Amino acid sequence: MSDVKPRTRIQERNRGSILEAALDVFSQYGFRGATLDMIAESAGLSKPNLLYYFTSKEAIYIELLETLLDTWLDPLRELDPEGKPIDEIMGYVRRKMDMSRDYPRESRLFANEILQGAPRIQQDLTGDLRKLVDEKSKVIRKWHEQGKIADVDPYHLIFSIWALTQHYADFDVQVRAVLGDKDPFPGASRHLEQIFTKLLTP
Amino acid sequence: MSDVKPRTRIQERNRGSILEAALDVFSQYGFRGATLDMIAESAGLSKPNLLYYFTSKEAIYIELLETLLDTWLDPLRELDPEGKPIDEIMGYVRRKMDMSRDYPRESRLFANEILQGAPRIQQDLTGDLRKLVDEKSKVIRKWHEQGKIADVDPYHLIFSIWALTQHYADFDVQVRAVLGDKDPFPGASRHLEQIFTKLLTP
DNA sequence: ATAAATATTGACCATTTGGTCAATATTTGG
DNA sequence: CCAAATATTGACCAAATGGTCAATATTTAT
Repeated sequence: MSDVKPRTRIQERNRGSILEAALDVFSQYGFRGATLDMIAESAGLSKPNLLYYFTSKEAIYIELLETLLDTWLDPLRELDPEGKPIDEIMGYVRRKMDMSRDYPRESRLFANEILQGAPRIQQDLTGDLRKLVDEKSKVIRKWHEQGKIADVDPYHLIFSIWALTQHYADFDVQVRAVLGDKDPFPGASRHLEQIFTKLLTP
Repeated sequence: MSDVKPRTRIQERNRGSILEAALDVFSQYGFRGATLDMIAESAGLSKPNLLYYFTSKEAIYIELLETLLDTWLDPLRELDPEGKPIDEIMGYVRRKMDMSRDYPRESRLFANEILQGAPRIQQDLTGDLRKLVDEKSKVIRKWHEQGKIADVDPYHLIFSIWALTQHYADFDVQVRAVLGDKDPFPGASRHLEQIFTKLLTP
């Protein structure tokens, strides 16, 4: 079963630059709009060389998505049923906001895939993602029943955390066009803090 | 100056089907990912015939974007400085939510353009859009100074309205994957009502 | 040092794509 | 009804694109 060949140093490095370059390109143009030439150019490798490390354009994209989806859900996984309810939810908001600030390309890649109808991750959405959200929603509902937080629809609460945090990554150019180029994130964080504190306080 | 040739009935109809088809295709795949063949197929016209009505792929896209941006901002334009502050803002939220429900493709087209760095509408963003947002932000700020609404950053308030409403159009497949196929909009509307009421009430 | 394993590439291919154009068909106004 | 205006299309083109492959270069382990 374990026929996983160990990677050489060169493989490690080159697969790394390819995925890095692919993230740049795919997150901007989506799967169909991206080309192998763009990725090769950005990675500093020849096109045939790309295809020495990955079997196809789609293989690169899939690999990116798979690793992404997992790390993307981590902040929600950390939400601790035993913690203090409002702190836990605010912590989740903060972690998601940090991801938008620090990994905007990943956010955009994901947004692109969803916009296109999620043809390559639909089953992850109805599988892992849904399961996790169901589970955490139960926790949130229980917190409300215990009177620890206000009466909020847990699903839409989670959606609104996604929407508000990812907006600052996905619509970055728009936000900056409006605010003139000063960093939007400090203000954004304060605003989300305010929204969710008011929303959740019973 | 007025060399605008009146359109024949056939032109009216065919330009219409082309723009309709293009909206379908561009909103899903973005500018680069869409092809004239897809649009032609969806419009029920031959490719050369498309190019009889529009000079290029880009011309179709531009025309879509231009008309879109205008109608997209209408709900904000309607925000009346003389109205009752909370009602006015809640009315804006509702109008935006209706647009997400009734015109999801338009929302996705816009999202796609922004994700790609807004190469074709950057100047509209720093121009008309920014001007409008600046103006309405002043109104909102004044409302706060008059003690009519809570202390909220007007810019981030507007961003959060965009983020929360458009999320239900742009991330529709994700929302439905989580909720199982029941209509998300009634719950979403109630949730936004709750969020913004709590946020704005002084 | 050398042979085997790994990495790289130029040249090439079939398909897709945006766009052109001359020829043909259809509609319209008098 | 008929000529002028409008609409439609098949055939075509050059460039872009995803991918292949045999030949060559480089690295690695002994």
